Order: sequence, then C-alpha cells, then structure tokens
Amino acid sequence: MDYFLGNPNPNPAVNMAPFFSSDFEISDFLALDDVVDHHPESWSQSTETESSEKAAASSDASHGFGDATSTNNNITFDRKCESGVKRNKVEDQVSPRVTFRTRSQLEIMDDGYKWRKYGKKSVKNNPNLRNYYKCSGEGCSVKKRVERDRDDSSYVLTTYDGIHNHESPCTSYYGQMSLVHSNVWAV
DNA sequence: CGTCTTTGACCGGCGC
DNA sequence: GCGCCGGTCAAAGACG
Repeated sequence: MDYFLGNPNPNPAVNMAPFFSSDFEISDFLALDDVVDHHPESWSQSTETESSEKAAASSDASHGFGDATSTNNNITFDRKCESGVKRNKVEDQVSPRVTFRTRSQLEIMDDGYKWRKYGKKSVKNNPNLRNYYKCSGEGCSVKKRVERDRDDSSYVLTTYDGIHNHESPCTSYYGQMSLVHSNVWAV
C-alpha cells in the first residue's frame, strides 16, 4: 500500500494534519467516520483535561477551524491557549492546537515531518504512556503529544501544538499525490 | 560519529 | 507552604 494523504486546506493548523503513508491503514482512518464522536458526554470519558479541551474545541466554530472536514475526521481544535486556561511557558503567542483521534495499531504515524522524541510520561486517568515530540525542523517549535485512548487503546490521540515554519520535507515529492487525494478531506 | 531514544530529575502551575 | 501533576530538560546509552 502506498497511499499518501495530502491536505489541500490552506489553514496552517489543518496543514498539520497527518499524511498517512504505507505504515497506516487508510481504511482505519476513514473508518473514523463511523465512530466520530460529537457528544460532549462521551468526551468526558477521557481525561479531565482532554475532555475540557475537546468540549471547547468542538463547540466553537468561530475559531475558523471548525469546518466539516475536521469534524468528519474526528479532528478537534483546541482553544486552550486562547482561553487562557494554560499557555506554553515559552510561547507568549497563541499557538493553535489540533487533536486527532485515529484508530491505528501504530502510535507513530508518518505525517511528513521529522519528529524528535523528548519525553514520555504516564498521566493520571490514563494507564497508557504519553509521548512528547518536537519537530526537528530548524527553528520550528511545533510539538505533538501522542497517547492511546484511555477507554479504547486501539485509538491514538495525537495533539499538534503550534504551526510549522517550514514545509513538510515530503511536500514537493508528494505534491501530485496530495492533489489526487484532496477529496478525502472533504468526505 | 552523528542522530535518536530513554528515563530520571527538574520546573512551574494549580488546588488545597 | 505543600503536594500533585503535566511538561520539559539533559545525560547516557543505543543504533545505523
């Protein structure tokens, strides 16, 4: 299998959406449509922090990210920083946060960027470990957290934090493929 | 040898 | 002030 999903959405936050390569079953990702969770009460099954983030994200379309694409693919947009609840201590500027909930055997999905792992923690209310990654791009401070869903370990929660200041190393190579698969994001 | 992962320590925010 | 918790740092080891 040699699928690679590009993202035609010009929104920088949405551009952080993973491009899945051969390590990821495309059918698994598309299957999210069947399990997409729009209900705040079920968000509450996640950790307290996560649930508040998701509730805020899913209930607020004014962020500009709450389009149909994100909803159908079970992508949520976190306004944690903007709401002033918590802010990255080294960043005074607002940084968009995007959470994906995907079903995958793999915790690490190839999103086209190069990541360096810098931490791993067990968090409260989740028996699964949370992994912390930074983008390896020069001067790029984008981070992501990857953890398995507390309630269903077959799902992976990936949270992107920030905007890349560079293109994906794979963008030019896969540019054509991105166009080919652009409709996937409109499903 | 350069890059990446691992992992314990450390730090800051928050609630009590 | 203290303890808990999430996030980050950085030294050491693994790996190609």
